[in-house]
Amino acid sequence: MERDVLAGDPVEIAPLLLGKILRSGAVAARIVEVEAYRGAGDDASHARNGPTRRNSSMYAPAGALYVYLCYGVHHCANVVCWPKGVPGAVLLRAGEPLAGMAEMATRRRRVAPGDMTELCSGPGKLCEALGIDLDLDGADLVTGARDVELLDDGFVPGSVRSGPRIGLGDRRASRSEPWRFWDPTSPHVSR
DNA sequence: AGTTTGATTGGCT
DNA sequence: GCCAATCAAACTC
Repeated sequence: MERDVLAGDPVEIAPLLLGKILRSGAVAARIVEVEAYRGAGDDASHARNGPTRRNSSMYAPAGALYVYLCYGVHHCANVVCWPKGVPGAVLLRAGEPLAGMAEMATRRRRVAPGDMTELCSGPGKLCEALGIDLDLDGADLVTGARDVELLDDGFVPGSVRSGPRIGLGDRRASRSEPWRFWDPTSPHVSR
């Protein structure tokens, strides 16, 4: 993917990422569900209070990968947006397995063999299946220099739906903003 | 310095 | 439906 396509408002970029391919090593998935986090003005964003050790890669140029540890247990992957210095990102919530399914199943060892919809149907699952962890935080998805990249094969989802983001605390003022986007025809969307 | 919360998942009641 | 796992940040003394 080209960098300038990603260097804008995460709310506008997020639906454009549906149908794109995230590849890590020999494993790849087509993105079917995302959420936009706008940065400083978004009270649900990790960058709402400025830079911290965890969120520093959100301040990298568009196209960087932002990986963080969620609940101290799972990893979540984001595509950084906006130009360098302006925080904002799109959370990759779910994908359809395209390549390396055997490797995915090995990493997602609790999943029954042949159960394709359990491999990548959630942000933590997607990272586990693709082998994405904190080592890849800050990797450039445009150049793919660290063997993770975003690819565009021209596929466009037949339909896109939007709604409130998932898992936000009750006190977040932005909890009802419709910044989650998904392909309603995909069986790989998170529940 | 100690406590609570959170962009989740899987297992158990 | 409820709960534990487990760590960084934000809160509250």
